[in-house]
Amino acid sequence: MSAEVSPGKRRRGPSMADVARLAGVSGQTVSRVANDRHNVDAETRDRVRAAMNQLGYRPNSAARALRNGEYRSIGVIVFELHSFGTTRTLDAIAIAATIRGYSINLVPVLDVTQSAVTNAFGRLGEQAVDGVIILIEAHTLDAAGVRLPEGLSVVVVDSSAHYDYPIVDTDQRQGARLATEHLLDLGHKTVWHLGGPPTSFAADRRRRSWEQTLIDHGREVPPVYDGDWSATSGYEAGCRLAEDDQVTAVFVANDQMALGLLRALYERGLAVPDDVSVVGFDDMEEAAHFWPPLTTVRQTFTEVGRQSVDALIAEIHSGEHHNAPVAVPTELIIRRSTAPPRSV
Amino acid sequence: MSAEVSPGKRRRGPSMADVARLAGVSGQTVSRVANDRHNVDAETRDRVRAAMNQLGYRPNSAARALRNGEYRSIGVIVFELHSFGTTRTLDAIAIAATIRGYSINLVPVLDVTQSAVTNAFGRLGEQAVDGVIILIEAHTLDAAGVRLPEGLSVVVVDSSAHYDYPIVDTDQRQGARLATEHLLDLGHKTVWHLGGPPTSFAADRRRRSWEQTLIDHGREVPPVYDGDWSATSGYEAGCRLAEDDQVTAVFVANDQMALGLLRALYERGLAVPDDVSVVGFDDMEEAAHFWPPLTTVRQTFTEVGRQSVDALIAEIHSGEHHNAPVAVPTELIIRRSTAPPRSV
DNA sequence: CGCGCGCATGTTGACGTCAACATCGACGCG
DNA sequence: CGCGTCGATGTTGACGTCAACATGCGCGCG
Repeated sequence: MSAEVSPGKRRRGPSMADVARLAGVSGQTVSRVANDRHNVDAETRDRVRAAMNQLGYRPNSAARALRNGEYRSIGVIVFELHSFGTTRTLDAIAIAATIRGYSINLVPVLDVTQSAVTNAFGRLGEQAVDGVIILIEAHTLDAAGVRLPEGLSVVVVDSSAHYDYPIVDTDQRQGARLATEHLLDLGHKTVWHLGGPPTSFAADRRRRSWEQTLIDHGREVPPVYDGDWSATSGYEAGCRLAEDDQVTAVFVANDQMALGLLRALYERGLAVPDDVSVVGFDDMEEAAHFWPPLTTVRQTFTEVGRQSVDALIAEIHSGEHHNAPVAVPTELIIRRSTAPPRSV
Repeated sequence: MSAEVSPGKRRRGPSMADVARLAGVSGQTVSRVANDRHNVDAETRDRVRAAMNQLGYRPNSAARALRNGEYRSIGVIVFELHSFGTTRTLDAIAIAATIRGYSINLVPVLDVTQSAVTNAFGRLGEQAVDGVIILIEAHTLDAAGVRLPEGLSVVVVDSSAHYDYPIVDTDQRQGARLATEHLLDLGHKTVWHLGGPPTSFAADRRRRSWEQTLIDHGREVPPVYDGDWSATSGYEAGCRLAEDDQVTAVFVANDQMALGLLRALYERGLAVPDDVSVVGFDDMEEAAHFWPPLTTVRQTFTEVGRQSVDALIAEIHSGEHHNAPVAVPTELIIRRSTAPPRSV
C-alpha cells in the first residue's frame, strides 16, 4: 500500500524552490506563506498552499536554524530516568517547552564519573540547542567541576546555592517543615529522619530543615539514617530503625524509601501508624496504595518544569540571567500512615 | 568570576572562518581538523586545535546538518511519562542513541485526542530528525488514523501487528505464559486476570496469551477484570475480585495494578500468598518491596530500547524497512507473593 | 635533469531559508 | 495629469560547513 519509492538515491525532500516552481512564484513568496506573513495575496497563498500539499513540503529546520541563528530547542541533561521526580520533571519540561514552541533535546549522562559528565557537556556544545536545563543532582556536577560551553544559557533544577546559574526547584525547606510539624502536632515527642544520599542537595535541604524544625520546637534531634532514594536502601535503614523502640515517627526523604521502610516495619511486626508513623516525600502515584496509604509531601513537578523552561527562555532572549532562585511550594497530603503515638 | 560579556549584541559563536584566520589556515583545513581527517600535517593540526580552544569554537550543527542532509537525531514521540515501562524504554533509547552518535528529540503528545496526535506528527515534520520512534500505545495511533510525513523512517515500540512500520517490543506472549504457568504449576486450579486497558495492544497480547495458556492446559477461563495500568484501577478491580472466594491466583498485567490489588486484598483480610497468589508484570524497582515482595515478569527495557534504535538506524541508512517484528524475551522473577493454594 | 606522483593545503560553490532591498502596478489626491 | 504611497512580489546575498576540484611543493627515479 505504500511503495512509491523512487529508485533513485535522492532522499532529500522538496525545498522552497520546488514549491515555488510548481506554484509559479518566487521562493520568497513561499517563505512568506510558510511563515504566515500577511502581505500575500489570498489567491496566491492558496496556490502556494496547494503546491506545498501536493509536494509534501516541509520546511528544513537546519536551514532555518542556520539562517536565523536560533534553534528553538532546549537541551535537557539527565542521568538515569529512574527517579520519580526526575521523570516527572522531564515530562513537565517537555510539555512546557512544546507549548512555547521549543523542542527538547534529551542528553543522557551515561554515568556520573567526571569524564562522562564532561563528555556530555562537550557533546552538548555541538548540539543544536539554544539553552540547557540540568536535571542531574548538582553535587555531582560540582565535584566534576566542569564548565559548560560559554555563551549557552543554563538553568539548574536543584537546590544548590553554589551556582552562577539560575535555579528552580521545589521548596524543600517548606516541605520538610510541613512533614515534621505534622508529626509533632500529632503528639510525637520527636521525629526520626531517613534521608537521601549525601551527594544530593535536595536531600541535604530536607535534612537541614527537618533538623531546624525540631530545634525550633525544642525537641531532641535523633541521629540520621541515610539511604540512596531506592526502596532497597529504605528497607535496609528500616531494619535498623525498627530495632530502636524509641522511634514513633519517621520523616522519610522520598516515597520509594518510605515503601522499603514500611516493609521493614511489617517484617518486624511493627504496625503503621499505631506503633510508628511515617511521612514520605514526592507523592508518587503509588503512594496512595501503599499499605497503609502514605502520608506524604506533594511536589508540583508541573510547576517546576514550567518555571525552569520559562527561566531558560527568558535567559536565552535577554542574554543575561536573574539569579534569584525559584522555590515551588509543596502540599502535605495526609493519608493513613500517620496517627498520634500509641497511648501516651 | 564570569562576566566578559561584550556589550555588543552579537551572540553567535566563532565560526570556522574565525578559527582559520587565527590559525593562519583556510577554513577547509579547520574543517579537516574538526572532523579528524588524517591528511593534515601534525604541526598544522596542533595550531588549529589551539586556535579552536582559544576561541571556544564549536561546530555549528545546523550548518553541518544542512550541508550533509542528515541531522543525526532521532525523534521520540511519547504521551506522558507516567508509566514505568515508557520511562524505562525512553531512558534505554536515549542511551543507545547517544552511543551511536545520535541525539534524541523528545516530542510529547499533549493528549491522545486525534487532533493532538496529528498535531504532534505535524510538528515532527518540521523537526530536525532523521527518523522517529513511537512510544505511545498504538491503538490510539490507529484510531487517530494519522499518517506520518512521508520519507521519514519510523519504528513503533508496541505489539500491534497492524503496522507497516517495523515493530520492537517485549515478548508479551511469552511473558504472560510464564506467569500463568507458574501459578498453574503451583497447583492452582485456574488463574484470574486483571488486565490493562482495552486500548493497549500490549494489554491485549497479555490477556490473549493468558487465555490461551489456560486453554492449552484444559482449564476454565474466568472472566477478565480490566484496569488502566494505575494502582488505583488495580485497587478497584481488587475490591471486586476479593468478593469471589473462588479466586486463589491472579495474574496482573502490570506491577502498579498489582500494588492496588494487594492493598484491596489486605483491606478485605485476605492473605497473600496464603489465600491468594499474585503475579505482576514489569518488575519495577519497588516490586521487590511490596508487601509481600511481588513475583513478577521482568521486562528488559534496555534491550527493547537498544533494538528499536538499531532498527531505526538501519532503516534510516537503507531507506527501506524489514518488517519482521522483534520480540524481546522476559524472565520470571519469583518472590513471595505466590505459593501453592491453601490446603487443596 | 625532468617528469610524475603523492601529500598538504587552498578555492569554489551549494545545501535551504529569509531579511533587506528592489521593482512594479494601482490608486488617491492636489 | 503627475507624483507619492502602499501592497504584492521578485532578486540578492549570507548564515557555516564540507565535498569536489584546484594548486603547489618535494621527492624519487629513469
